[in-house]
Amino acid sequence: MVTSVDVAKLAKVSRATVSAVINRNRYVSKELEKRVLNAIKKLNYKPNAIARSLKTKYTKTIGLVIPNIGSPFFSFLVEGIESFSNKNGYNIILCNSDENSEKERDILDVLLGKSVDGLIMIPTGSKNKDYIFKNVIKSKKPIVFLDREINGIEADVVVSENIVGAYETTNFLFKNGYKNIAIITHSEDITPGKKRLEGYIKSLKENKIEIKEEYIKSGGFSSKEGYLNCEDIFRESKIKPDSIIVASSHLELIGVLNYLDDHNIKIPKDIGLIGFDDLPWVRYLNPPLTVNTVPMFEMGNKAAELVIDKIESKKHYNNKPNKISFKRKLIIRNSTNIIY
Amino acid sequence: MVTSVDVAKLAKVSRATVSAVINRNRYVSKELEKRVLNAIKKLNYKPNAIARSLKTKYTKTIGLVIPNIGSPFFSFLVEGIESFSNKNGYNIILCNSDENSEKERDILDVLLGKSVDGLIMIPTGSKNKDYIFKNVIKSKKPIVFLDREINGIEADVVVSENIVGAYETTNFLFKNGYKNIAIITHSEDITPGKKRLEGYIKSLKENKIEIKEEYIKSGGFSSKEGYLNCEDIFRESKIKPDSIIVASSHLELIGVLNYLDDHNIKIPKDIGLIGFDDLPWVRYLNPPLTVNTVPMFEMGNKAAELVIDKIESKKHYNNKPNKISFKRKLIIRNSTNIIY
DNA sequence: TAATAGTATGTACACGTTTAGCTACACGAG
DNA sequence: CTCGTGTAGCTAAACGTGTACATACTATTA
Repeated sequence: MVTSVDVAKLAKVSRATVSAVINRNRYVSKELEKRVLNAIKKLNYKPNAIARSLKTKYTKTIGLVIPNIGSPFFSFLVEGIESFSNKNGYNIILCNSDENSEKERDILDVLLGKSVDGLIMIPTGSKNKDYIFKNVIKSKKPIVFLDREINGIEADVVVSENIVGAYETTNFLFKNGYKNIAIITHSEDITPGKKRLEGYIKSLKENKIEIKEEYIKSGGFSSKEGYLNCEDIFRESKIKPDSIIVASSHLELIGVLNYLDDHNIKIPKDIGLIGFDDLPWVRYLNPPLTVNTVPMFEMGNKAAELVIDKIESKKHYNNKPNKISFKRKLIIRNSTNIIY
Repeated sequence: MVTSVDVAKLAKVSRATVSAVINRNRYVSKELEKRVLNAIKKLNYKPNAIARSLKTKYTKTIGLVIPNIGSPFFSFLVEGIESFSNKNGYNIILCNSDENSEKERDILDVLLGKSVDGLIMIPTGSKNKDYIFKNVIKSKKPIVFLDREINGIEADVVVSENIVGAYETTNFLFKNGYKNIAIITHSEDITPGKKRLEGYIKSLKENKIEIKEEYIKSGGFSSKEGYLNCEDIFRESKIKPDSIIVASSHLELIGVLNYLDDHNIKIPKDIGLIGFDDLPWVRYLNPPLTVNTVPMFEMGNKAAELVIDKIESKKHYNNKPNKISFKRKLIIRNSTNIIY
């Protein structure tokens, strides 16, 4: 391995001067600078980031803890995060928690041990609240929660307007004549799940529609769970739903599509369907899917901006945490009818 | 920051003993071990991975260079990579090259500077061949090329059977009566692009169908480019195609769907369509899409397995590089007809 | 009894950087 | 001539680990 010692020797200067040339943090004469740069090129010298980090305490690395990179919504968020980070000289260490809080905790342990400069997290519920408070918040390690919050933890947050989103979506169905509206969301331990349910209920109440438990299914992310949740709704309800809002994951959406397909329930003839988040392909589903959506890339970008901001300037530490909430938008396609 | 010195002091042992307890690499009496473990717990001590890496030269980190995490095919590969890596105690640093070879090179520079233990790469063409040879292969840094190869570089490779896959796909169309088969692939600088084209041409030749340049479009990944490629095919050809194989990305597939939609060309009535890679949603397209596919998660898994294998045992260095090639499968749905 | 092996722990250097603190020179102002 | 200031560069300590080597004790064996 070629080190700054080798460069210093070849350029006939001290290691301090080599360091000064690389980091441009103090005066070096043109003459010496040239000699150093030539030596660097000649030896193909690359500074060792590990050694540097040991001294400076900065790794130029952000830890990213998400439930699952295979889920397209998350992968778009990650795209935004990576893009902003890369532009600003940061790398990201990507870890999947698989919606498992023990694994999530192990991941945090490893990331903190690796001295990441900051963290972006899509937490899987709030089970690790105490751990995070003790090891992250208290030690002033910058962290941004993305898409989901943890109640009772004061930290930067980038989310979307879930209550309003679900409220408007439900209202839209009601205005088009739907009365038996079912919803499939995340479990309530996950803030978007809780809030989307809240918006849904708010709308039903305002529209004086009875709230039926058998229309509300929460929990699950996979296609299989989507299938089963949908099955449960149809099995448990005396009056079958005339519409379903799938407000959790796209995999669950696919499970629902699967169930409807298997049972020859046609969209929108037999049932109205609305999803969350406008992935590139949902407009090519059969029929094109109406969705309530949010700019995913931008959300990821913002999360990275916040965390880097915090890493690089300490002024924020005494401020109130930032809370960025992205507006949601309803994109109307053909998976619902006007049925009154 | 609490260090091993603090632990040693509290436990009244030397730092060597603390290190021995943590790494279990030499005998420590039960008595001392207990004292050390208690001190560790009491102080909430976490070994500093940076300092450890500086000494051991290992970071337990794998660098991952892919074109774009937002592309679902890649994100499934990454899911497989992350899963295997995590199980074996490795983290991954994720970097998007955006199919830009200069950016790719910068990324490699950074990753090597950060002393990743190994690399997994989906290269964006072969422009960085010399750089990779000089800085990775020659320095014996383990690397695995995934999905795409670089000609002339001897390294481990995990790919799929692209020639056979495209050959069988084209044959399938021919056997169902299609005669004017267009194809949209990656540029030829990307091995799957080259090979899929090869398989396509092989089939046409065997079936004695004229090869027409206006039916072959290569290059591009985005929806926009998919749209334009499709437009070009229709504009340039006197005899319009009766079928299209979209063998590049899903975004390009979406662009093609978009074009067909805009021009009211119905699938499969007016045109047959076959895609590559069976993402969860393609069977819910309108109509369900026939695809030629490969197990993505497993491919990612295998790539991680190979690179970790190489990192942890040096025996492979003198062996021939591993070349793993996954079989492809045609899943027939309703986006093609039998038209003879 | 002396040699040997096994047990048990500590000392001190090394990894490759950054940087505080020091020296030293040149030049213009007072 | 002295002082301050800007220029120029070096020495040496520090970051938090891992580990080679040294030390010392005990038990076994010939």
